[in-house]
Amino acid sequence: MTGPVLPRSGRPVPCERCPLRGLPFFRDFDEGELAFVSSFKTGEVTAGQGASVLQEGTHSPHLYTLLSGWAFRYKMLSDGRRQILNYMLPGDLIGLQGTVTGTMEHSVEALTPIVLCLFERERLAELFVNHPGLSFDVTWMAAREERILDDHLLSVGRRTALERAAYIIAFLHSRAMRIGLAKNERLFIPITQVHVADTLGLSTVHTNKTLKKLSDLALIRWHDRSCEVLDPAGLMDLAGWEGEHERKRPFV
Amino acid sequence: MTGPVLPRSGRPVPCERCPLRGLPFFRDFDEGELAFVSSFKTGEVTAGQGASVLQEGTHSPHLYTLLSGWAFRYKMLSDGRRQILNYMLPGDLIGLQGTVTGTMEHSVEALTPIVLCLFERERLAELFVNHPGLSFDVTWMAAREERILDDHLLSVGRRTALERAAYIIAFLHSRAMRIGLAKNERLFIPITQVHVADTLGLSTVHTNKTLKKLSDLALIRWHDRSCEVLDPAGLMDLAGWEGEHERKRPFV
DNA sequence: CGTTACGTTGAAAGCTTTCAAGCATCGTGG
DNA sequence: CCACGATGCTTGAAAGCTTTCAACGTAACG
Repeated sequence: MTGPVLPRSGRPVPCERCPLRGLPFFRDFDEGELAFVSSFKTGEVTAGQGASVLQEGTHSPHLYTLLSGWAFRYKMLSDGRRQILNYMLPGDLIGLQGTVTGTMEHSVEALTPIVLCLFERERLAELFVNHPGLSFDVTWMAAREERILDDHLLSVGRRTALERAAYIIAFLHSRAMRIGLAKNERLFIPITQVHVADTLGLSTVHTNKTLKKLSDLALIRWHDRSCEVLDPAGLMDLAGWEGEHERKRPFV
Repeated sequence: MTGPVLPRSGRPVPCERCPLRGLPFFRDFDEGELAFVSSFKTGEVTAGQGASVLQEGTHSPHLYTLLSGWAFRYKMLSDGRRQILNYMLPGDLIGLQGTVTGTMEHSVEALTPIVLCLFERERLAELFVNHPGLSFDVTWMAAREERILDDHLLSVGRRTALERAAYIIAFLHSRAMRIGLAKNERLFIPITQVHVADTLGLSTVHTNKTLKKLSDLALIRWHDRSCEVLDPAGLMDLAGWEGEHERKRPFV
């Protein structure tokens, strides 16, 4: 059983001119690595807002990298209860777990229109054999995801509703800022309150009341389908979250 | 700031005769790999029950593999609230995250007396350069941890208290059985109710009442400092958990 | 203009935590 | 040998947090 089929994008961006490569915290590739990644990338696909990119239980022959837009991954229980596990922003690797397990154990959905770089999973072995630097990068990214999940688990398990809400918004703000997603200094996170609820393990009703408190504290402002962050430091403070101590990161 | 210093074990087990290597689901090494791992391992350390192995915020120059015993890793909020993130059983890699971040972002504590194989983190680069197979294994293990965390997050976020309790016990049972930890067919998981509470994100009082329900359902029996699993299938069923679809796994 | 998706509210019901004790076991020092 | 403190497990009851139920408002869309 294979997952959703997504439309190919017209003219893919060549890796040499990847817009992400210029960002300050991505590490530089040497020529061999760049050449390999270039040939590893077999195309681009797009998905509209709300489109399903990968589906739990299916097998996908591809590995993706998010080139632009926002997405999230989640798992569901048989009766429909949903837990959002993490969010994906440009530069993030999508679908690595599938290489390990065979079938996907979670689903991925687009939060905005997105563009994905497409890689053939089969050639991942080649990457490990010929490019230790890139192999390490892949491991690095897996370990980073693990660290993020640790934080989320701490949050859902031990923080109060208000702290959790502050945490997740501060977290998304921090990630988005790092890759320069703020348009003219204001950042709008493209999520609905249902997403927040399913991330925090709360009901939508209670999430709504909790977010209202954050608004009353002038930490955020809620717009239609998006959250504007007014006071990131205040959110971190309320959540008791130190932020990510992340250094120069790799990407594929 | 470095972490705890643990006593060295008298006579380390040579990797060639590692007792774990024989277990059915660990993959075989080729000669080169075995030789490398052998030289990569610089010793063994032990820790008693309740001893701290790694500490959040410190920097450890080592990478470990758990040779025997049980351990768990956790994070704490500044006011002492603790969240257990996952458990470690023989064969598990400990401390990989530190390689990526520099400092540990979580702590590790022994649940029983344990023995750890010691590796020099510095030589990990060598592993990536010369042993693509082992590099892939490391990535595999990171991805596996990620998958487990996904499951835990789903559990803490969206399952009821009773389902959560059933899930975590079924999960630990499944992992322990796979590596043959059941003494004469009965498995005793060496945890206290406080551990269960801190894993599930519940108070100890409520955890106690929830575990009592599982006992009343004849799914488990609680002993002093340990949980005996009576009906693993019943637990999985109650939790709505499919179990791990894990195939032959690597180890370092 | 009806429908759908998203956000908002109030109130009751229900689940969890907190508070307060109490019991048993175990290792230690007197 | 026994008292005592520490650890771990139990319980009952009140307080508090969250969910559920039920509506309602608005904006976007076909």
